[in-house]
Amino acid sequence: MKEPLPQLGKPRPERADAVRNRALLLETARMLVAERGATDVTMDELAARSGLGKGTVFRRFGSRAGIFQALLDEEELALQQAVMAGDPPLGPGAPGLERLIAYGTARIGFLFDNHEIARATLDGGQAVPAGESPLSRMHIRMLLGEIKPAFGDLDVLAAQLTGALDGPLMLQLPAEDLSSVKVQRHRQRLMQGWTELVTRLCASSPGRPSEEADGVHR
Amino acid sequence: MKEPLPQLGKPRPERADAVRNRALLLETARMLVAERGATDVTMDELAARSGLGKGTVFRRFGSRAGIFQALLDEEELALQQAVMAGDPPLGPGAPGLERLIAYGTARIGFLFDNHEIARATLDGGQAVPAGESPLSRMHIRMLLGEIKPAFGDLDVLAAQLTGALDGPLMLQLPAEDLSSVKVQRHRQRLMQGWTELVTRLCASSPGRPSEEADGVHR
DNA sequence: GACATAAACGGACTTTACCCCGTTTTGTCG
DNA sequence: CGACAAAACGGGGTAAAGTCCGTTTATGTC
Repeated sequence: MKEPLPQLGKPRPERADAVRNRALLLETARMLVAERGATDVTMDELAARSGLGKGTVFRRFGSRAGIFQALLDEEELALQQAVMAGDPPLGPGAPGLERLIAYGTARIGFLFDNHEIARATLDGGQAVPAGESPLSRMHIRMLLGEIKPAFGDLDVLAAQLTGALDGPLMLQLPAEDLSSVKVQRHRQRLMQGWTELVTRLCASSPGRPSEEADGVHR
Repeated sequence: MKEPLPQLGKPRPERADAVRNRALLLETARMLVAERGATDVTMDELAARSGLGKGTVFRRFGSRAGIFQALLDEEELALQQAVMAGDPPLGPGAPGLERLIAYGTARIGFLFDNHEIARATLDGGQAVPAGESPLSRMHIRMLLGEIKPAFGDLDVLAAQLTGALDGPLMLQLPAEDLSSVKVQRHRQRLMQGWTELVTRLCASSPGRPSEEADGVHR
């Protein structure tokens, strides 16, 4: 049997050696990143260390940024699965707002943990910017649809919240030592900020639970 | 007299020819961007068309991305001045929230108008990401300090709002034709979304003005 | 199992960002 | 004005990204 029809979704099943080499390249890339840092990984080196030709590297990933994109996608897989089929509050089952908080927190952690690679996906001359999983925006959009906050344009809100998550990490945080205490505290602050942000946005009624400290003035 | 003290703020006054060449290079760069698009501008070409050496180009701007950064900074100058010394609501004088709305709207417009250049400032191997004027975040931070929304960490909120402004343009919008009707509508939607976003965040009390349309269901 | 075909491979080749350093220009001071 | 130091300049050199095309290999068919 088999289906010899090149369905639109799967133009072709990708050859076995291609699959093997892609995996090999990603593994080698990860090793090189670990030992020299993402910015110092060269394509020649990657090809050589993998025992493959340079042409292969570029056919598989298109560009230098493409490799880091693939690396990041691979890392993101676990998060995606936890979101789609894991336990609440990240996975299905919890109320929308809780899931949104959990997702943002997880995404911030993810971008911190993979900061070097994430930054390396940025490339000025890219049609689709990369470094930006549309998945993130789509998931946020989906949760917003469930939460139904009083907001005119949920697509735009999703885009902006995605930017609120990714911007501080992708555009603002310099590539410094991520293990420093100061930066680790920043991570916590971002997570807390996200929680407050979406909580405030999604509360249909006022109900500010506590914290009435700030003066009435003005 | 004169002050032979190399003050910390102004290490050195930059030589006259350097100033002239910087201006010439930026002018040429703008011309090249206009005629081939930012991604197809090469440094050799820029140097040649300016009648200068390649070394000069790199000493002045440090890197390819640096040129686009400088180009963008130049464009941003007018906006900065309008913010710091122009008429309300963008300039001083209007209430904080109004200024915040005006600033976001202006920033979105700016990033749309200069999308190609802004995108070209992104470079994965940059210590400080560029493409991100700290000015933007600082201004937002300042306005938040004035508005005093009930929020734990205004520095973080400023970072996230900056991301909400820049992310959709810098990370999500593909480099397509910006004159298309669809994209122009997107511009409007982002501006409207920003207005709603910050209004909602900064409203100390609920006061949802209208739009109670959406069903109670869940 | 041999054949046909499309896909994948390799590595030399081309292009381009970026560096280096000997030479030239600018600005200052006597 | 002449000399000196500091900065800027030029353009050939280096290395890394990305392309091309002749060769090899996987896969489905008879």
